[in-house]
Amino acid sequence: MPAGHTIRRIADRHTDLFEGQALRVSSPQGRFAAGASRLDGRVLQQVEARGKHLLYHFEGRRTLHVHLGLVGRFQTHRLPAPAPSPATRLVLRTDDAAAYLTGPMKCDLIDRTMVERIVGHLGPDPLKVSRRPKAFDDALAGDHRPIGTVLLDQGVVAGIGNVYRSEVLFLEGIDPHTPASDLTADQVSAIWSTAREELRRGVEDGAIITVGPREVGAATRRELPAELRRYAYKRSGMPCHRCHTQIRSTEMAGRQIWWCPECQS
DNA sequence: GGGTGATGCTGAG
DNA sequence: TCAGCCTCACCCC
Repeated sequence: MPAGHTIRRIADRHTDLFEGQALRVSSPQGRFAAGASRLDGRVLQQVEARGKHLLYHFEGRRTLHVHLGLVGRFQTHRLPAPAPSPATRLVLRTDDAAAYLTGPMKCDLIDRTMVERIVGHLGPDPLKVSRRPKAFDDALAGDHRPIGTVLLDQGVVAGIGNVYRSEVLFLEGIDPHTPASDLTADQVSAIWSTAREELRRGVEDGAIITVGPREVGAATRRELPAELRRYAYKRSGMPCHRCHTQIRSTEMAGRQIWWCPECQS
């Protein structure tokens, strides 16, 4: 679920439904009961997506920090909504809408210092910053780790997940084993702009569809069946959409990565 | 219907 | 280093 595009979609939806309103906040599960009672009745001033983090800034300098982790999920409903399950960590509610949060890795009330610490540990977010920051170029130039590892480091670039790292490197024809510091200026620039473009498209589609539809004989991205939506991710042993070489996979940064040894060499 | 791994990451040990 | 979050999609029976 949660690469940067998912987080941005949630932030946009919650901005529409909740921003500027006093919210009823509760925790049916109980694990966020103390935090919920401190937010209950306060006006939500701003919802912010930063990489894979959600920040809900309430009046009184109180911020709710949510990170979905692997299994976390936000369900948002116009009222009437079904009752939240007893496992629901957090409920945000107005007279018109409700959002239910289950299974998050993080759901905490934090202060300004903590907000700055979280944001300070994140690299630039391609969905937030249009021009490629110098910090990104510098980080890659000084990093000898494989680019496949570096792209998952949220301190280098925020919001890219395991699907996007495989797909962006495929689209740019870059072998994931290449040390980041060996990339040319053009390759660094292309990685940023492709990551930004694909993340933006992910926000639009609500799904990660990187394959150009005409390349595989479809008219629109939405028409593509699941197995044709990506070039490399989870396609181990299957033929590359472009050159028919078998897609390979290996572990990198503790997780599987997929690439085409012919197109990315 | 049951088992399992994953679009992540933290914090206990 | 690894359990944990406790959901969902996919596979196998």
